[in-house]
Amino acid sequence: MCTIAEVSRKFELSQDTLRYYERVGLIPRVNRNKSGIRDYTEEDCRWVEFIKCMRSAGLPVEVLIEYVSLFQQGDATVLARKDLLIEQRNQLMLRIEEMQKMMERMNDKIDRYEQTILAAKKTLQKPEE
Amino acid sequence: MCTIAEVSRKFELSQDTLRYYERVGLIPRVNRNKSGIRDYTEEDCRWVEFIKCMRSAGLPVEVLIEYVSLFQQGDATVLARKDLLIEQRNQLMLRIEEMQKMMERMNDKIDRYEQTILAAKKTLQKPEE
DNA sequence: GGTTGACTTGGAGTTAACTCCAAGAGGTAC
DNA sequence: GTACCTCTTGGAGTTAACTCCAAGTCAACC
Repeated sequence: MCTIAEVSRKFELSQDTLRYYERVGLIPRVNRNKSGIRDYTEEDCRWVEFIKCMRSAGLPVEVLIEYVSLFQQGDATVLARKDLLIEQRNQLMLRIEEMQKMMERMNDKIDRYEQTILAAKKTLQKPEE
Repeated sequence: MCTIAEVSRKFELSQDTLRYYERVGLIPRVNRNKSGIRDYTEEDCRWVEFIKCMRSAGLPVEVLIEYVSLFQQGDATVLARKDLLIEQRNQLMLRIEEMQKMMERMNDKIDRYEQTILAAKKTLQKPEE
């Protein structure tokens, strides 16, 4: 289907990162052609996309390795996978809430800076006051 | 005002982390008493709280060092500080959006797992079907 | 048939952000 | 006055997550 160079371009992950992900088990092993070169299938690409997304949302590599490993063990692990996702979803939720609080705080600070700057400008315009 | 042990307990940051933050300039230098021991003022504590919050929202240490350094240079840097905050606020916003998308995706996945599990249970209950 | 370029591997190196350690000093408790 | 505890410093070590490197293979073009 496609080479590491193509997958790398498509998902904006370095070839090294892709090889690393495969090495540590973050994505299932990719098949090689007769001369030993990686040949990513559609499914491989879906994994790459999924993992990239999960990683950029901040899920630890270790947890994702666990997820992939469960996945490869088949249907018996459906419950465990669901629980893992729920746990991570909850943590994600907490982090989002924390970040939103921080956003508000930064917005307040920015507003206050804005007013300080405005006040300073006025003083400049009407120095007699 | 208070010792490193107290600040450490209050903000749940290790003493090592507090010393590290001070060492690299993440918080302004804390005064020492006559025997060389850190004596955190109220303002020091506010800095610690602020930095802890910023860090847990994911702002890089490097950026925060820059902010503290600007702060210490006085009023002339108000504009630069505001710009720095705006830039970081925007990045934070992007990260939050990305994480929210990921949350939805995880919720979908969890729902699908739930249905799989439900279906499996039904099959168990009525094996004749 | 030799050179080029993209790929392979295992392993070493890097970066950010802590975290730990050794050696030593000050204050208090017996 | 000595044992103990908490603190100090500078510097080394750790962890996660890549990122880079050297040595080698293979197909393709000239």
